[in-house]
Amino acid sequence: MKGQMLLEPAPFNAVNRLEKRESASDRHQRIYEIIRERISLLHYPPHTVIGETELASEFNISRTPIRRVLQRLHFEGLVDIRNGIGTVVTDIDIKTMKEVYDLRMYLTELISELSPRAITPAHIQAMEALLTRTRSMYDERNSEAYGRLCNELHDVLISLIGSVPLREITDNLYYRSARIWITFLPNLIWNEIISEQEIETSEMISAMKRDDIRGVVQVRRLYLHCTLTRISDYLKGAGSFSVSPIRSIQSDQHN
Amino acid sequence: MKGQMLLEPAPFNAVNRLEKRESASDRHQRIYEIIRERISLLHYPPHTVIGETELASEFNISRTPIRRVLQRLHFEGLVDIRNGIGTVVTDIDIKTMKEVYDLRMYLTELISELSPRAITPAHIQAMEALLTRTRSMYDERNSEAYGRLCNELHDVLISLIGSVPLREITDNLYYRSARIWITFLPNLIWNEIISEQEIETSEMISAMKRDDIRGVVQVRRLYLHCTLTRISDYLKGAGSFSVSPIRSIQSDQHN
DNA sequence: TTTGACAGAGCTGTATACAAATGTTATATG
DNA sequence: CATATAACATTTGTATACAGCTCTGTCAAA
Repeated sequence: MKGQMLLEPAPFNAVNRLEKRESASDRHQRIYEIIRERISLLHYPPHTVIGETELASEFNISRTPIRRVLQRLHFEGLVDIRNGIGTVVTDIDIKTMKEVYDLRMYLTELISELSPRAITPAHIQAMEALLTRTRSMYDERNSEAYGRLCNELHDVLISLIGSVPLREITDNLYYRSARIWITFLPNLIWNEIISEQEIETSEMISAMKRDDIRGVVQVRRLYLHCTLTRISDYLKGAGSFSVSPIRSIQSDQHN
Repeated sequence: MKGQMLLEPAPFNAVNRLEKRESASDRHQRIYEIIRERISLLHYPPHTVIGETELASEFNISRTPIRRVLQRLHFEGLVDIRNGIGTVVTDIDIKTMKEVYDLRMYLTELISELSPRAITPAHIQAMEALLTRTRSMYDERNSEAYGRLCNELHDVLISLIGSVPLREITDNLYYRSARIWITFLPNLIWNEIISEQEIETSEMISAMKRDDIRGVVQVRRLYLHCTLTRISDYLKGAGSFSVSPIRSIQSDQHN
């Protein structure tokens, strides 16, 4: 059910005494990925005030290591830290969004030119699992499940990037813009979204099976282009200024 | 209220109260740029242990804001923070260096395609000043002055980049690799370096004067290609594994 | 002489008290 | 009533004491 054969973070319980004590660096990385995922899945939608004390009590640590995580997210453009106010999740203006998408399109093509990694059966297997999950998502709108799907598809793609700096940049730009796409989903037709996702995934699998990484990234580039066009068209039609059309999201906080 | 300005003595102290109090964000940016410049100019060569307490006493602040700066430099790959050891300036292996240079070459070409800024007379003027300084540097080896020259040339170039994320990435990749180039200078012929620098700068000015930003970035790309080739050839000839030959120069110390 | 343990120095990591900044609310005043 | 002002609550920023980690030098034992 899980395609975690490519990654092994195992982020689960905060208090884990079964193994050796978690190093400071590992704990930082774990909490960083947790909060980044919450932002990308709109569990913390734009303009949300996160709050250092709140997170510190949740993870049973002091503010100091939490601040380190939030400052990293700030350097990467995902949150804005304001003295006296709090740490707020950033929104994104239209101009910056287009810049990020244009850049992502060019960098995606670079993947096939800058020492790509070999496509392994594990990659294809992970993609086929994602395809199956995609096909089960018709007719029932579930933005969070779709967001997880996109994140895991992204994980497979960046595992094909051999160049370390290109991989880091691609990862950063993805999380800088991914949540904006999820924000737009309520304004679009659900089955169309899933249909395009299914086509993209299946075409990627076809390219992978003939060991054509250039084809893989071309599919990805086309998908990015369609996404950008879709968002631009909606904004032009609605004449909206803010990029986040939904302000109130059901914040069902479990635990 | 304004009378205090006249009572202030010479600003030899790091704390300067002549204007409004510097905000936390501005001070962070100021110290960040200072330390980044020291790393790029080899004032802190690779493997140098910087030390938080040392910097804290230098800037008359506590370790906390210093740690924020060092962690940012760590996220950007310029230093490595090791518990129990200290904060050490990173070296770079051959593979990563080639990856960074390849990426820089591609991204440089992107500048002319992704909404470049208009070339103004101020740009040309700044470049001509750099050209004059370059011509005055023949026959006298001065790596630090040359490093400053490269940094300021880089400043002019990124000011031509309209896309904000592309500008940030280009800036980061420059500082990730620039100090490595400076490290190699002692092994090369000085006047050849300055000559190439003069040619690059003058050709950029020519392209700027005919408002040809595509020509500007092509010159830059060619320069990067030559630099990478030069470093690769040296490493192949010397058969050296480490990228920092400066260490072996004065390695005849016996303790 | 060699080897192992161990204590010490020095560094970063963490927790915490307090300072500074900001938005809100109550209150005095025209 | 409207408005300016001051007090307050909440948040991030800073300083600092202490804990944990790593290397190194010393000394004793094989």
